[in-house]
Parts: sequence; structure tokens; C-alpha cells
Amino acid sequence: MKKESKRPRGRPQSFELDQVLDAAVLVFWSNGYEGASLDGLTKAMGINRPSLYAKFGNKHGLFLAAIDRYIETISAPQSIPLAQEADIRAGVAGYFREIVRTVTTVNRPAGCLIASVACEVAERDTDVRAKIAILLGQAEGFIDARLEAEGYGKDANPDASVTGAMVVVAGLGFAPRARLGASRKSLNKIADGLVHQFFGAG
Amino acid sequence: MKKESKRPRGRPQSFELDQVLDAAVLVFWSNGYEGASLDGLTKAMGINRPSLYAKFGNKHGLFLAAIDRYIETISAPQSIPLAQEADIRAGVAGYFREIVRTVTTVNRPAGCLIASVACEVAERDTDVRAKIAILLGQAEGFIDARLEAEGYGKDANPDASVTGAMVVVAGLGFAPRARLGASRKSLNKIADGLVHQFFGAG
DNA sequence: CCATTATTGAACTGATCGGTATTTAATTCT
DNA sequence: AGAATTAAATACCGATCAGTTCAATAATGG
Repeated sequence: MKKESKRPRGRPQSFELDQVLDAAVLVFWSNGYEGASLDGLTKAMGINRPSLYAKFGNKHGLFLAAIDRYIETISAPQSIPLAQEADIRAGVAGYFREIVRTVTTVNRPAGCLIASVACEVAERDTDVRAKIAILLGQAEGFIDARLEAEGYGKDANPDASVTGAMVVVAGLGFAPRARLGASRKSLNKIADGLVHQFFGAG
Repeated sequence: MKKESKRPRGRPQSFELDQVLDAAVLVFWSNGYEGASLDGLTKAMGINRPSLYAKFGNKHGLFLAAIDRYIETISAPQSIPLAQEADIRAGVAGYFREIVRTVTTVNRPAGCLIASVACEVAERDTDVRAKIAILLGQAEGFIDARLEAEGYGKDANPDASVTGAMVVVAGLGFAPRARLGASRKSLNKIADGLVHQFFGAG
């Protein structure tokens, strides 16, 4: 039998990891990577610099951890409809709707930490580039697998294996549009229009 | 009669405005706004700080001028097919092809100064946000106008007036995907697939 | 030659940058 | 109680940031 989690020896950590990461996510999301200062980060996270460095190594490590947290709490839920809706058409529709919802949620930065910030930084940060490329590749593969399982679009498109990539690229476009101030309503119309073009009147 | 542009009195300016702006474009394109330092900018532009400040006021003014230069030299040519191709289908196909070409040109930063950098900065820079929002609005309007003139898609889509916005959003997705390392070939397949979905087999 | 305008390069500003060293506080173990 | 351990808090580090000033110099027109 394992004894239940024993508390470590020294002074207990006074902050919740996920909680301070959520705060860091917001700062990076709004200010970008270089635009986010350690003062701003520590202030928002409610911890001191040494605690931050003990936990995450440096600013870059914190950024990577924040990206993981964002993927876990925000990106992954966007993909749930892809797996759970009855067919791939409804799945992509839900996927787009979730994206639109997150990129236009008020009292939060517009756009998407991945599409708006991480993809910008990816040009000069190979860690970030690799991480996000894998994430998008998974989404594409998942869509293509369901398409194949449903026998969908094989005849409707010159190359059926490109549909997942098409959906992902189109999905990436919502974030910059939202960052310029597009309304949720207008983006939802675009989302519905895209689904209509991809999968027909349904 | 006006006399032809008389040269000013003193020492002539030793740099070409467009030339130093092209250099600034590359620095911002690769490093982002906050990631671009005045040292890096002046070095790449080949001018000194006082010359830069005399010409552009400050870093932000230089960024706005660089965006204008980018629009003039790179974004605007992308839209030429929209006006010059025989029909809107070929126009959008050329538009996507041009976007893919620019976001994957080697020996230059990946992605797009507008979609990758300016849209990120737009979250905290109202000047940039307004400038880019107008630019995209024009592209959408132009596409919708041609669609209406050609009577295209009115019946194929729940709301014909959304097609321009759909095309622009999808077009915005190429830049982040390229920034993650997508090849020109793969993006061209996506571009062709999108045109196929939007306008049929053609 | 003179007046005018621009370039140059360096020095310099105060602020802020990312990152640390040091001390103090809170806890467990012996 | 006291030693050991871990984290928090303050203050601090050198470097770099955007932006400015200044004096010297260079190129033009009048």
C-alpha cells in the first residue's frame, strides 16, 4: 500500500500552480512574449521573481508552461466537438463555433494565445514552433481520420487528405480577425459559411 | 506653371526612404514590434538614430511607416488577381496563391507582417488595429462586389455577403501556418482545396 | 564665401529589462 | 527544542531599452 501524499519537508508553496499559470497566460495573450515584462507577470501571478524562477527556470520556461496550460484549458476543449459530434460536419461546425467563442470572449484578450502570439514568436523560437506544429498536426490528422472513417468528401475534393489542413488553416484565420475587432456575430456567420462550403447544406 | 521639384537648400538626404523602410519591414517582420530594437533597426537600415527620429518621430511611427510600405509592396500585389483575373474564382485562386508565395518565400521571414505581427500588436495598438481593419475590410468588400457583379454564390451560400469575409479569414490562416514551418507545396494544396470548396470544380 | 540643411557618431538619460543573491518565514523531522 | 528544508520577500545586479543631446562635418544653393 502506498501512503497518501505526504507533505514535503519545508515551507509549503503558497500559490496554486494552475492559478498562477492562468494569470501568466492572460499577460502573454494580451502583451505578446517580448511585450510581457517580468514585473507585469509576477504582479498578475501574485508571486515574486525568485518563486517564478524556481518554478519555471526563466521567462521562456514560463512561456512554454503557459502555452501548455492554454492548450489544456482552452485549445483542447475547442477540439471536443471534432470527436464527440455525430458526424464530421457537425464536428467542424462545433470546432469553429468554439474557436469563435474563445477569440471573442469579452474581458479577455482578443484572439488566441496560439494563433496570435505563439505563431508570431515561432519565427524566432524553435521550442514554440515545434510545440505548436505538433498541436496543429494532431488536429489535422484527427479530422482526416474521421473523414476517412465516414467516407466524406473523397469525391468532393481533389485531394481528400487536405481537408483537415484546410479546416485548420481556416480556423487559424479567426484569431487575427478577432484581434482587429471583429464581432462574435460576424465571425459566427463566417464559421457557418465555411462549414456550408466545406460540407454542403447539411 | 509650377516649377519642377526644386532641390532643397542644404545637404541632401543620403538614404532612399523606400530602401530604409524595406529594411525596417524585414526587422519587424522577423522580430515583431517589441522584439525589434532600435540598435537592430538602425543597423539594418544603415542610418543613425537621429536620422531615424527626424524622419519617423519614434519607433512607433517607423512601425506605421513600415506597415504602409509593406502594404504597398507586398499586400497590394496579392490582391491584383482579385481585380484582373477573368472571374472571381480565378481571382481568389490567384489571391491565395500570391499569399502562399509571400508567406513561404525563402531568405525572408516566414508569414506576413500584417497577419503575423501587426494583428498580434493590434491588441494593444489602436493605430495599427484601425489601419489593418480598414485594409481587410477593403479586400472583403472588393470580393463581395465582384461576386455580386457575377451573380456568383448567391444561391450556394446561406448569406452571399459573407463570402468576402470567408475568403479573407481563410487567407489570414496561411501566415501562422507558414510561421510554423509549413511548406509552400502543402499550402498551395490547401489553397487549391479552398478554392474548390468555395467555387466548385471550376 | 556664406547660409542652410542633413549626416554622423558618440555620449548620455532615466527607465526598464531579465535574472540573482540574501535574508526571513514557515514547515517537517529528529 | 532544535536542526534541516523549502519557499517568500526585498533588494539588488549588469545589460539593454527607447529616446535625446551635442558637436563636428559634409554637401548643397545663393
